[in-house]
Amino acid sequence: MPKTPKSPRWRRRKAARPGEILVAALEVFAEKGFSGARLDDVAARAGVSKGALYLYFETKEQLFEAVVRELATPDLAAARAMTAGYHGRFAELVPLILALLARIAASGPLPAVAKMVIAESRNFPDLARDWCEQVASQALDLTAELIVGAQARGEIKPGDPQAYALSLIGPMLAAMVWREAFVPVGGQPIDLQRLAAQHARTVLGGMLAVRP
Amino acid sequence: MPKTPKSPRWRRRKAARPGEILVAALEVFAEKGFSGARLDDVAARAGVSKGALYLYFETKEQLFEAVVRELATPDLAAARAMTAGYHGRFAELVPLILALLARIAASGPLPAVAKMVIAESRNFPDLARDWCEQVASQALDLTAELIVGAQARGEIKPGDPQAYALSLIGPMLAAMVWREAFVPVGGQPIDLQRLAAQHARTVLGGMLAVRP
Amino acid sequence: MPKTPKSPRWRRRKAARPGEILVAALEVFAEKGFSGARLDDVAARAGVSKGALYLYFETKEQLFEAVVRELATPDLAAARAMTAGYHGRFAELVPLILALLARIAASGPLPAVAKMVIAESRNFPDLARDWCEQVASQALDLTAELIVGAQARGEIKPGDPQAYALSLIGPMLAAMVWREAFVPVGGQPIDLQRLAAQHARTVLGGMLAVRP
Amino acid sequence: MPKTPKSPRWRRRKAARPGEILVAALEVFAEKGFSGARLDDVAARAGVSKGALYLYFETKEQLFEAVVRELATPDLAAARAMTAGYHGRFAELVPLILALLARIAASGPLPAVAKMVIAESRNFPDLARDWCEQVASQALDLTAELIVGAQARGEIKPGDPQAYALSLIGPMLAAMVWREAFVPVGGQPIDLQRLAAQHARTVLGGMLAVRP
DNA sequence: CATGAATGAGACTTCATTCAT
DNA sequence: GATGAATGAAGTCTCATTCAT
Repeated sequence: MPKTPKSPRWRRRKAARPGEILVAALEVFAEKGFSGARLDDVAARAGVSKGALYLYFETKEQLFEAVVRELATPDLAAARAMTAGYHGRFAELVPLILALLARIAASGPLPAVAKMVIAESRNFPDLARDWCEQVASQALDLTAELIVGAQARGEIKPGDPQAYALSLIGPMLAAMVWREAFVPVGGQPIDLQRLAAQHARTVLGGMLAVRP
Repeated sequence: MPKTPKSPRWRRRKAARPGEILVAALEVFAEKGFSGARLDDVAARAGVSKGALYLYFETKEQLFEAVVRELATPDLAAARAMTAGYHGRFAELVPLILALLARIAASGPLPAVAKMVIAESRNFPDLARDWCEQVASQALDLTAELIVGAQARGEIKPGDPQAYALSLIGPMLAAMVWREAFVPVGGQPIDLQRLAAQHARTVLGGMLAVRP
Repeated sequence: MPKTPKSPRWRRRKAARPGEILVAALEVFAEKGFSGARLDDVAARAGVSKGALYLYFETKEQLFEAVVRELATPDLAAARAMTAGYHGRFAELVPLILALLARIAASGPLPAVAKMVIAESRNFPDLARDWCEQVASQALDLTAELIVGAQARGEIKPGDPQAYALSLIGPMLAAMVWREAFVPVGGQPIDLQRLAAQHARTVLGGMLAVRP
Repeated sequence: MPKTPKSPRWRRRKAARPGEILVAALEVFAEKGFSGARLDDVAARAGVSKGALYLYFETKEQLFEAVVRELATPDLAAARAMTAGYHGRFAELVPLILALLARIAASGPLPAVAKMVIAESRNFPDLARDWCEQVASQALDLTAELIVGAQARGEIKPGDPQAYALSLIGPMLAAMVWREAFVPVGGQPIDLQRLAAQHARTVLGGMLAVRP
């Protein structure tokens, strides 16, 4: 009896493997933390054998670092793209930014990655530093730059741009954490889009130099 | 078969021990996470033997839960005391609240505990639920109640009190996380008191019904 | 306020302590085996502190040995007393002996001690040897001597006295084990006295030289 | 972090491993008892690493139970086979049965398993119950049934079949225990075949309805 | 004498990593 | 490449033993 040739969908997608492993690893790391995660679980969720993990990643640590480094950057690029080409008024940009943050918080892997980075910042200081510099600080600086520009144009009041930036995005971050940590255990869900809209009005009311 | 004892091995300090162990455990858990923490380290930092931990806590899990449950509540009581007896105007209370948050964020164990609870929320759902209900939700509700009262007195604009509460304290929480996770690895320090002051002005500017 | 003098029943019965400990230890060792027994349990059941055990016994091993050596010998003395002064016919003695065995099996500590000695014979070879020589072999030899005497008087058939002795008491021992190990977990109880009576008839039927 | 491996660490023998482990475990458990046995020893005697035990058995308890459940049943099957197809006279069957018991006692793992079950009956009540029902009670009932049949044919005297069964096999069991526990520490060896032969004569003499 | 908090060696168990197949 | 049986270091937890009180 001749072997039935495998159907096309079974063709080994070698190139796809590392990505599938990363996704599986993100889920497990996000759920259990770095030390609590078992590579058995990662392998099972990725649909590969335990040994196969070592074909793509040298150690558990490197797998963790790869998860963090490769699964969170796209989001930031979107934000940068949005603001880079923007030349309208700050008051009109802010709601867009907060709505984007709300979408990111609600959908992408970034909240889970952020949680992991924060939780393991003492165990992976290099990773935390990189993430801080390449994600967190960039996001903050991006916002601060917008504020500096708006201040230069007289749109918003004087004040520390970094602090303004935190006033802007802090509530969204807090809501993101709430969603990540507490909603799964019964915490009251937060409507991120409504929060984004109201917070945009609130914070703009305090920042704008002139009553609109 | 213990070896030849060389010095007085212990002084009886039964009453003091559990607290010392909890403090040591907080440090280790906050640094390593639950799974990454080694009871050896906890014991060493508490100045007791490994076995002694088990005189006071039945398992590592229970020790972790005790750390969370016993080392974070006092802070909330202070906040409640501040607001309970307050009858002045909302605009004057907000800077006080944010300054209190800044102090809590800078000194007490609460930021570390919060980080742990969030990081382990999937591994300790009961703990996360309790902490959410007894600390996080209470803090949010306390703020929301103040806002409802102020709205009733016409001091601040209509709007969802929960969302207003997040607008108020979200930036402080974000800064708390920043301080906990990123400053130790080289992130730019944030002056919490300055942030509190500026954010109070900013957010009040957007919330108050009448320009002061 | 003067101390109320303790009532007489609280007077320390120093002399009684070791015995109480032995009884408690027998219960715990019989239930859990040597390694499985915890000295905490022994102390609790004896109503003394853990440290007090070490005032009377140097180690767990020695406590175990003391339990075996001190709680099983009296029974044998009774058997010896019964047979030593006996000058009647063997056929009349056998039912008495078996009934005595049945009583011992049903009441005294001997079955529990025997179980322990057998179970730990590899861990306590000296103890097993002593018990074998001073209890088991003596009981067997005592019986064998009676048989030799009876054979000399022509009461019973020729044959190996040791084997006859086992034919006599083996079923009682088996029933003793059954009672000790299986009845507590739902095994069908055995009426030892009935067994003793029937077995006496059976075995005498096969041993007696002349039909009675 | 395993060190530099020096030689082929294993040959794939998945199918054979569990059996080898069970045999090794029987030896160690029989020698030390359940609590006293160290899995290190089991692993060493089986020629595997400690961790490998957990590929086949989840806990020490389950390993112990597997030892008991898998290493003693074959013997009973042999006894049943012998008696099932037998249609001769009871007097001729008894010596065969006792000789079989003697062989089992002298060779197979049953005496060791029995000792373990009895010793740990309080710690493993479920195991003791199962073994009692599936081995001990079956053996006793098997014998009792033969006796009932023989009584129906008038071959042996009236009397409780259970008690007769104990009269038959009790001495062999006692000798089995003796052999297991006391011979290794210097107890006088018992010739099981001689005992079986003489006991067969003795007990038949007391049971048979008619003098042969 | 008596207590019981404390110790620490050692047990069971887990799991990252390796490597014959 | 891919697998998964095997390893063994390391962790949690236990408990016989000690000794300040």
